[in-house]
Amino acid sequence: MDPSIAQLSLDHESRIGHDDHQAIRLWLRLLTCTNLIERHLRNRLRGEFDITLPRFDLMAQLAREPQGLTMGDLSQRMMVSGGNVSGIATQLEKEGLISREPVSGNRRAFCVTLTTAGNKRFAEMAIAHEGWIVDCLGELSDADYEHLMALLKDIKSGVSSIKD
Amino acid sequence: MDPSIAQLSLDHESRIGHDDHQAIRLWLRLLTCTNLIERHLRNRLRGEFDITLPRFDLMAQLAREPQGLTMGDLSQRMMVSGGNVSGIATQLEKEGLISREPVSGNRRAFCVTLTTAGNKRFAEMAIAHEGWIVDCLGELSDADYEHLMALLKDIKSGVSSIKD
DNA sequence: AAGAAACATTTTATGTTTAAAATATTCGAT
DNA sequence: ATCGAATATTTTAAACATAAAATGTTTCTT
Repeated sequence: MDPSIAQLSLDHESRIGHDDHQAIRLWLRLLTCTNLIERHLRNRLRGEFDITLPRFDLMAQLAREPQGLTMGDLSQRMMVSGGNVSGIATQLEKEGLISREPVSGNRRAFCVTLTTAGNKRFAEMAIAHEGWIVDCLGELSDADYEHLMALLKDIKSGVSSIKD
Repeated sequence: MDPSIAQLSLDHESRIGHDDHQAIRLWLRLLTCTNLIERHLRNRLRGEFDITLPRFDLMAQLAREPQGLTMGDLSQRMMVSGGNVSGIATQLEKEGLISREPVSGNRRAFCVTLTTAGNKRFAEMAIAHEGWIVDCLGELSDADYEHLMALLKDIKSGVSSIKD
C-alpha cells in the first residue's frame, strides 16, 4: 500500500527488531478505532441532544453515584485534571443539570449531584448512547468480545505499571 | 456485586454497572487503554523533546512523505479539521521545523515539508517514540498481536460503514 | 496552640479541537 | 467569456484540556 512505511522500519531495524514495528501498527490501529467511535458518539450527542461528550461523561459518573461525588472524585474517575472538571461542572450547573452543594464537616469539598432535570435528561441520553455503542461494537461474537476484553485488560495493567 | 469490578482502579470504567451492555464495557475499556497510552506518549514527548503530540503527529506524516503534503492531505490523514492543521502548522513553521511553499499550478494549495532541521529533529524523536510504544504494548505475544489487530480491523471497518 | 504539610478547588495561561464564516482560487457548464 | 459551484486554506468563536499558581481548609507535628 504505502512503500515508504516499509522503508522507515528498515532504518530502525538495528536498534529495535522486527516485533516493534508491529507495536506501532497496533497502537495506530487502536488509536484509529477509538477516535472513530469517539467522534461518532460526539456527533450524535451534539446532533440529537445538543450536549458535548465531556458533559455527558460527567453526568454519567453522577448517574452511577446518586449520593454524589466531589470534584476530586470526578477528576479521578474521568481521568482529567481538576481544572477541567471545574469548567465542565460550571457549564452543567449553568444549564441546571447538576448542583454543587457544600459538604458538612469539610468546607473544602463540594458534593456534586444530578438535579431532577439532570436525571431525567441523562436517562433519555443513556438509552440512545447505549444503542450507538452497540451499533459500533455489537457485531462481535461473544468469544471475540471475551478475548478482546482480556487483551485490553492486559494492556491496561501493563501501561498502568509504567512509571512516568 | 461483582468483585472484579470493585477491584478496578478509578477510571472511565468506573461508569460501568452490572446491568450495562457488554458493548459499553468494551467501549469503556478500549477508551481507557487508548487514553492511558496517549497520555504516556504526550508526557514523554513534552518532557524529553518539549513538543506536543499533535505537532509530532504532523511531523510523522511529513516524514513518511518526503515530497510533501498539502494542508488538506494532512487534515485527512491526521483525521482532524483543516482549521486544526492550520494552527499546528503555524506553530511548527515558527519553530523552523516545517516549511509551507506554494504549489505551481494551484495557488490555493501549499506544499508542506519537513525542513532539514525538522528531519533531524524528527529522526531523534521517532526512535524514542517507538520505544515508548513497545514499553506499552510489547508484552503481548505474537499470537495476541495478530488477534488484536484482526479484531480491531473488524471494529474499524464496522464503524466506518456507519453513516452519520 | 502554632506552624507546616496536605488537601480540594478555582483561576490563569497556553494549547488543542471543532464548526462555521471568510477569503481566495480553480473548474465547469453554459 | 462568464457565472456559479467546488476547492483549499485561514480566521473566528466556543469548548475542552493541561500544568501551575493561587486560595482557602483541614490535619499533623511538635
